[in-house]
Amino acid sequence: MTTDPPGLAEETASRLRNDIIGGSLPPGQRLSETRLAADLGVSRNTLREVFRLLTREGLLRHEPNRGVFVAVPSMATIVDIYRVRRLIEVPALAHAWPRHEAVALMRVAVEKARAAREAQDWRSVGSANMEFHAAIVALTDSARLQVFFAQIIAELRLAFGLLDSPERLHEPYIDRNGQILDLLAGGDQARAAALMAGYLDESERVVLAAFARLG
Amino acid sequence: MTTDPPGLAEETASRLRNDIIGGSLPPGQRLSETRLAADLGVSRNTLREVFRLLTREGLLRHEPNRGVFVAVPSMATIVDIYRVRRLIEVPALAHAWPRHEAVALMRVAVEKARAAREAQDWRSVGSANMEFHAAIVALTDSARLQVFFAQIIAELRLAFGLLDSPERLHEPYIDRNGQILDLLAGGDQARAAALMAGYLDESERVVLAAFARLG
DNA sequence: TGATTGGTATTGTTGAACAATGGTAAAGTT
DNA sequence: AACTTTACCATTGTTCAACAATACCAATCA
Repeated sequence: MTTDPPGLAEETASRLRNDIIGGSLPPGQRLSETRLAADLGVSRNTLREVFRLLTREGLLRHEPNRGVFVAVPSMATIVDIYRVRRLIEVPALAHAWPRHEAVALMRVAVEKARAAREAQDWRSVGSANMEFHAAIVALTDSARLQVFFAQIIAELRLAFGLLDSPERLHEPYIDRNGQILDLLAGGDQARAAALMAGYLDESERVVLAAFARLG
Repeated sequence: MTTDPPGLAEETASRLRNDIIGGSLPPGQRLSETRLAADLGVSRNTLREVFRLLTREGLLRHEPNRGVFVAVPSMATIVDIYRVRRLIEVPALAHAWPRHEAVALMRVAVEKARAAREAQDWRSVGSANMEFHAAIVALTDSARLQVFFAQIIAELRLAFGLLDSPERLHEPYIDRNGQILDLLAGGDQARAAALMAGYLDESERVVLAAFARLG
């Protein structure tokens, strides 16, 4: 089962997604169909298909007859995202099988994050942290949940892009991820889940505070 | 916050979605771009945007260079869907505020289901039951979760379309929905959640058994 | 100053075109 | 007869050009 040929639309969507999450296209930015199509080297029709994709993922906002804009996360967005994360991630850990193959993915993510910390590469630390949480959702063995969660993660990273001081945002959680991993691998799912719940509460507080400081 | 003018693509997507869920387009059916575009009275380009929409929702399957087909639910699909439902609906009830406005929606859904039972209209009973579960998810106050769950529901209804004997599929749950509603409204979230968990387990068993009988 | 009007750029949608791909049936081969 | 090859044909993937409808903006007028 080799991966299908991506198709120009999907490929372009990936490219644009990275531009958005990477911050090269700031939230609120208007995306002109003709100009962006030219820049990306695709036709307007194809770009419109891409727009539908990313709009549904929550990365773009579409205003009829006015155009598409890079979504601007609000505090309501943050609150909603963390609500979803709590609802999904905590039970995922609580009911996890400690020898599930996704545990290996969690371990890889933790190690990536620690290596990136050595290099003071906070953006990569953020990526690795997100990978860790995606691995937690993989514990559920639900394809649909994993796809949904990937979207949530993309939206959250978009929000993080608005904030500065990425160190304060990511560094404190690297070792906590390690603790959660150790607890789960050791068979103590309950405590792993509890730790995650506290983790999410604190992270939400920090992010909301940073948002409030932006006005 | 009034609803945006739907746009031809969204409108067409709705129409096609109903055709799929309503069974007029059977699972596995191939959808020719040119012919369907003519039937629906839209251009091929617009129809392709619709296809992207519904593919992402899980109602269509896209095979590169071969076309799009109405998705054929498998037992794996059913298992995954019920996994998601358990993970979302049970905690939604467990943590619900008994005077949440969505409780009224739950009540409306139960009454609709009972009225449809009077009329022996089992398709409508199914719709009302799904409305009930959507209302439960609304208890979470999470916009993202509600959108996600709507997709899950659509996929499940597609699967139900494959099965006959809609009475056995829906009738037993009408009054249980009523009990869950009463428990929640009475402030006993824990027992409401427990009842829902059993409900989902049994429903999954019934659906899987019906599927197995199809081969 | 504030409202009206008109021009202009952009989106929404269509239709046509062509290359690339996949399926099919006819032709040829063993 | 059964199998492979080939040639054809319908369909998808993608682009381009066109036009109506809409929204933005600036100039005009009360």
